[in-house]
Amino acid sequence: MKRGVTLKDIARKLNMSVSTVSKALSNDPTISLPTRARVKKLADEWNYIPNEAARHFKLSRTSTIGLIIPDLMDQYYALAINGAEKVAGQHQYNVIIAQSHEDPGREDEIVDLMLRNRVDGLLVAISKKREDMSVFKKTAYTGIPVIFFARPPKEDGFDAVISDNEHGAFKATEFLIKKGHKQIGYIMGPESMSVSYTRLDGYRRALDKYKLPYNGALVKSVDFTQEATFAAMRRFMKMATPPTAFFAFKNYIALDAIEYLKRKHPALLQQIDFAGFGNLPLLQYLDHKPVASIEESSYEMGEEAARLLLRTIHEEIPEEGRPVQHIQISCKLLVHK
Amino acid sequence: MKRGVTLKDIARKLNMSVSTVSKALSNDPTISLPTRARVKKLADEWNYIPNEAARHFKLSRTSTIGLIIPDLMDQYYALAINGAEKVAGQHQYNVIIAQSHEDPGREDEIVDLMLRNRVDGLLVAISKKREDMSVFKKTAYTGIPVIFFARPPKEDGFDAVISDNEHGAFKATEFLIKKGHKQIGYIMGPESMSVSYTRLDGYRRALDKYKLPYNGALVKSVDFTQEATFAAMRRFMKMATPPTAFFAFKNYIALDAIEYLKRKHPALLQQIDFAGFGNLPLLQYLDHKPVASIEESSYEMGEEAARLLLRTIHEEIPEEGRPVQHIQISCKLLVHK
DNA sequence: TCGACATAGGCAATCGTTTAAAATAAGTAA
DNA sequence: TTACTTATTTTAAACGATTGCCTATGTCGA
Repeated sequence: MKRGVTLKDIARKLNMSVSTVSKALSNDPTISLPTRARVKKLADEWNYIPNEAARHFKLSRTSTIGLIIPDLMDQYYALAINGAEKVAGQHQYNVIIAQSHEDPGREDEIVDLMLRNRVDGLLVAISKKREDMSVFKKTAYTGIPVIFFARPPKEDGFDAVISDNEHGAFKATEFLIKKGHKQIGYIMGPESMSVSYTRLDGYRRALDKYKLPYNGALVKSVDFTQEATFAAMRRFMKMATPPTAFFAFKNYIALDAIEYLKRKHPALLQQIDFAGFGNLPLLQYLDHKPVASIEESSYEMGEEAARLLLRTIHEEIPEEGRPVQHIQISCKLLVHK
Repeated sequence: MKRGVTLKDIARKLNMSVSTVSKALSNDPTISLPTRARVKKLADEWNYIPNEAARHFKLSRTSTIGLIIPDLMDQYYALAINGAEKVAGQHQYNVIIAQSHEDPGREDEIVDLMLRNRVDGLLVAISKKREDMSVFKKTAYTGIPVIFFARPPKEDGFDAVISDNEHGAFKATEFLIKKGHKQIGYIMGPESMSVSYTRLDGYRRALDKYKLPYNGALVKSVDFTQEATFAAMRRFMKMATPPTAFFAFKNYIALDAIEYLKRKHPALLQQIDFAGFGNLPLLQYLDHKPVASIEESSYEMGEEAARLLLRTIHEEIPEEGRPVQHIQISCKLLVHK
């Protein structure tokens, strides 16, 4: 492989010093215009490509932020990435992306990799199963700021940008109540995710507000498999007075629940309402779908998270005492069709 | 920000030279075991994080490959990334990802950025509108191998890994023919994409094989907007004998076409068959969908592309004369429900 | 006792770029 | 002519890690 052209090569050819060439290329005003022009011309002809590794090394700054998400296949995160990239780009920062695939071990490795690469900061949507936050504490200790987004850590004391899940759940539940439902089930997410409980709070607050009793039997936690949702629905529908509406932790769960009804109680399909959370691709092509869902603006969340991170990076370090940052992104209720 | 711990810090503390520390950490057998242990212990205690920028610089090798795709929101590419990452990981390579958002200008910038960062190779699904391949020629000239995937460049002479689009289209069309259809429309993709024509070839070959006449009026090109598909369908359905089945360039187009029928010709919905291309999320929740689609294994494509790239990177440069590599990933016909 | 040899570790150059400080050249005013 | 500016360019050190080669010390056999 041919070695690339370096500043030295250009300097030698033009009979000038390396520093002159370096300065000329970065448009340093102390270099005369004709010289700058000569240098740029040759650099162009010779197809000079600056060696970023060398620059990063010398400057001990990479202008790069690391972004860690569970899974790229989830468009929710893909959209958040776009938001973060936009903001980062506006500040001449690059973004490097890695997926944990929900594996905390892999996540640790990624953090390590990113620290070795000297990212200036980290944006993280942590994996579902993470319990031990020590990696991130260590990271913060090294002076690399970390902003969590989408998935807040269970422990607090960390900066985070998340949807206003409580209020979103409130709005979804309220919508169902206003539609006349009195018996509303909550198909809750995994107990290992704190968001499951945050949404439970919103659900309860809505019931409270409209003087409906809270009934623990109307809340069933599922993981994200279809089987789990089917099982939960089976138990729901066996109740003496089954719910007439469901608030689902996310739209995919709502779809599975609807699927269950399609198969087992097709007659009820038209009467039972669902409200879900999150995005729902192909919405317009679905014939049976939740009547409403809570849209999380993940693009905006990505933007906001990147903004907070960049602010933190450039902030004067207040030598401890900087308050923990929490930003909530409000959710929109979207009524379908 | 605290400066990170360096080899020098460790060396000073332990009263040894930097090189000893370096060698100890990389398990060099010329360093005695007790010394290695002492070094590792302190490195661990002090939370030493190697500076990759410095290593890359020194080694003039980054063990990183760049991956450029149009859009992360497209799960087709997200899956290809997973495949590529898997293979790269097996060879201790990292992958950096960037999106062109179908903008050739942005794509140029990304290539430049990646070259500056001295990636060892490039994996590219080029943007729809790219005409000028000079950036990639220049890249190849610098000795950085480029493998195209998913979207082959129109020009040839470039290494590429793509689905066997011709055969996929053949299989889809054949499926419709075997179902008894004699009048089959092809809702073709944008004329700017060479794949549109490759699939046309497969469509024609199937017609030929079953002695059906080819009729240019049964082929209409659309971009990916719903309006375009609606317009095409309108023209199709106005024909004296409209098609009784359609082969769609991709499933999303098929869904739009179905949507058109739902709205304008609901009576025909059951009689007209569709076959599409590519992935189709939420398949099981759709009540009206293509009867069959051609599954492209984008995961496998990502794997294969990464494999070819790594092979090319490590290959002895045969000083011109290396034949252009073309790998086709076969497609599966998937009958729905 | 001496040389040969193995073992463990140190020396020093190097990668490409940036940048503060010094050097040089070219005016300019006294 | 001299000293002082100002404009332009060079010098040289630094960033952190790697690695081929050299050195010091010890061991062993003859």
